[in-house]
Amino acid sequence: MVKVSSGVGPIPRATMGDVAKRLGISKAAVSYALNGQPGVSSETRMRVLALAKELGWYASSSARALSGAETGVVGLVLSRPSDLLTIETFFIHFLSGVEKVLTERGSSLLLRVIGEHPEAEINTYERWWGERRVDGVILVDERHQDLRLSAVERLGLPAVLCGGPIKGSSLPCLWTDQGADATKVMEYLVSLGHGRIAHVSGPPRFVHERTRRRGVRRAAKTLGVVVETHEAEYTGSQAADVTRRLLDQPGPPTAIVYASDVMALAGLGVASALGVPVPAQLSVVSWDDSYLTTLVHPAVTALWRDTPAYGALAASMLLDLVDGRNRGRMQLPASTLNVRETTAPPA
Amino acid sequence: MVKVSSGVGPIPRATMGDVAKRLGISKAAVSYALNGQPGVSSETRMRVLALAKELGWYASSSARALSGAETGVVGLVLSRPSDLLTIETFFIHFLSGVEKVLTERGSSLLLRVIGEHPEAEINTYERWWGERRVDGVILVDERHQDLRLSAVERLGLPAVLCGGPIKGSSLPCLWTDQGADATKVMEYLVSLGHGRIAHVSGPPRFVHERTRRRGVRRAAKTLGVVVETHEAEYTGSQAADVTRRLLDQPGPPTAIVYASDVMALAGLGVASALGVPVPAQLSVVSWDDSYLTTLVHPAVTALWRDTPAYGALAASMLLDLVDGRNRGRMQLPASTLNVRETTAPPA
DNA sequence: CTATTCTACTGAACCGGGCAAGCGCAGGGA
DNA sequence: TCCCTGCGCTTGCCCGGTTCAGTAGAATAG
Repeated sequence: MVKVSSGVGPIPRATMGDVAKRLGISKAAVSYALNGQPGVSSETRMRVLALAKELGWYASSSARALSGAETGVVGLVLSRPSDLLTIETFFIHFLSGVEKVLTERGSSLLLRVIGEHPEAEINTYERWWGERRVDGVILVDERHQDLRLSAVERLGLPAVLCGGPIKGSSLPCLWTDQGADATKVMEYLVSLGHGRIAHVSGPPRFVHERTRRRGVRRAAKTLGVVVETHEAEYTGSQAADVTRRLLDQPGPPTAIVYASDVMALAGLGVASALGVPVPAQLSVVSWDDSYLTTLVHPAVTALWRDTPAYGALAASMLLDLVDGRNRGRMQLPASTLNVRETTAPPA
Repeated sequence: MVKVSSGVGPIPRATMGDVAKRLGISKAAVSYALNGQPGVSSETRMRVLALAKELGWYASSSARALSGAETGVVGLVLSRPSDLLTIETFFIHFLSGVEKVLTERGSSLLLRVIGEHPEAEINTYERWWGERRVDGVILVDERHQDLRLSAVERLGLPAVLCGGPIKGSSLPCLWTDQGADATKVMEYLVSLGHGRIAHVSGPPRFVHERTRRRGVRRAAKTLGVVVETHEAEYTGSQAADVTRRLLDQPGPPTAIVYASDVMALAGLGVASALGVPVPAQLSVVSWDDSYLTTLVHPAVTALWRDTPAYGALAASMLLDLVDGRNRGRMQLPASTLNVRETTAPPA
């Protein structure tokens, strides 16, 4: 045990044995007293609790975990290139929701940020589970043909998938109805009078992007309008490139739906640079909402969902699973369309 | 031990005892072999390593930690209201740097996100240390009269402070030279010809905001110009309010320096809404740089520092401290001023 | 040919809790 | 008086590693 070499000596950390010795009773009695179990008189219990408090005793998490209990730690791997990661306000909102529930229920979060290497992520789960470091994990960013699902099932590692629903698996999962969201956006734009609409989506390796794309196509068909989907990474520069191409072509779209707030902002920047007035000549919608959309002028119309609640639900489903209660598949409430200043009838 | 109730049974996790039994040797021999210690023949070592790999053996972190070793976990508490947290791209950049070093050196990060309650943060450290959950912690956001410093010293909890330098303490710390940065910004603005400059700072409970303010005042005096500092929380709306007040007054400033990128963006939004052209009539500088500053049009002139490197250094200093090497006080390289489109000579 | 050293191992204690089994003693019923 | 029950506590083993103190046998030295 290495100690910080500060002037004041560190407090020696008390053990149950110390408490027992000081009171002249056995370790077991102390254990029963501290855990609220029967087997000790209430007088002894009081004395134990008082002394434990005085000594600043905490149960060693390692010792607890070693004797079969849970670790009280939940793992989360963020597997995106770090420059993309910074772009997503989604995660930090999500994390704050996760944290809230974990804190309430006495757990903590082991976080790992890695580049986008699916094997590295699966390796992390293997290690964490092998080392008994976590009780379970939250899987975010469902991918097309996601290898992580079979990996956690093979390991027997309790996990909750943010995505789905998945067939033929008892893994609990929770998801947003992207199809309903797509319909909501498309109906709104069509009601304004738009007929040439572009959809700048994120990369199709993410399942939710595929689902959105399908939803958009289906809604367009139903509504009798034309929609083109263009794929881009979740970066401002890629979104800007796509936007430039869209606006430079003859017969440009009158409305563009972007997969994220950052992409929408980049699109706005391009429109402004090209002298295309928003919303007079171009309407812009963002599929994700955040403080960014109201920070800029004009403020961006966006689909909003309660991301902290999403994280909170994921965490609570995982803790329940660890406790032996599989809550199965849960669908989140549909998003709300926050209409702001970037949408209007076409010129 | 609760198991996920999936169709396939979970892999039983092998222990050193299993390996020993299967090879007909003692646990101790297995331990020596796996840890690269002398005391076993290379032939036995090979057989142990091969079997361990085959069985998918990992050392139980709890058992390791229990027998005196470190836990391999570093703690970090983010203590800001969650709505402010989302605003700061700083943290996620910082975290990615921290993670990089921790991963390289085989540690992981225990993250806790709490509201701004200093006692809650200190409680967390007490618990973590008492429960032997972490080897050390990284303290971010140095506050005025920071109670956390004495708390970690009292506990003997290894810690690194992002801030300082602090007198009369051997706590390792690392900081940016805010004074030099202030001078850099002010000299640049004055060289453009600005004489009425406003500084919209963050809340003074953060030491770095006080240092910046002092630096700005000092530079202004040296350069013979007038600077007013206005305090605001790190939110877009507060920055917007201050900006409106500044621009509405008679003889408004010709340049505004904002404490963060988000605040600068909010300021830009207000200027745009009020019809004040940037940079023709107002120059804008952000004290923090991020992808946001280049996303908008016009792109924002900003002070840039390598935040991931900051996090990486903090993590490596902490791991060194845990290993018994106190690297003392370290100053980070000065920031670079990225001149973009929001600064020009005053009208 | 013995004395010493070294190699390659084994056995057991230990870390700090959890928990099953056992044990002495008091009180109650027959 | 004896038996039974149950309270309140103790003993002791378990979890899965680490580590120290041996020890048998082979190699080397004198």
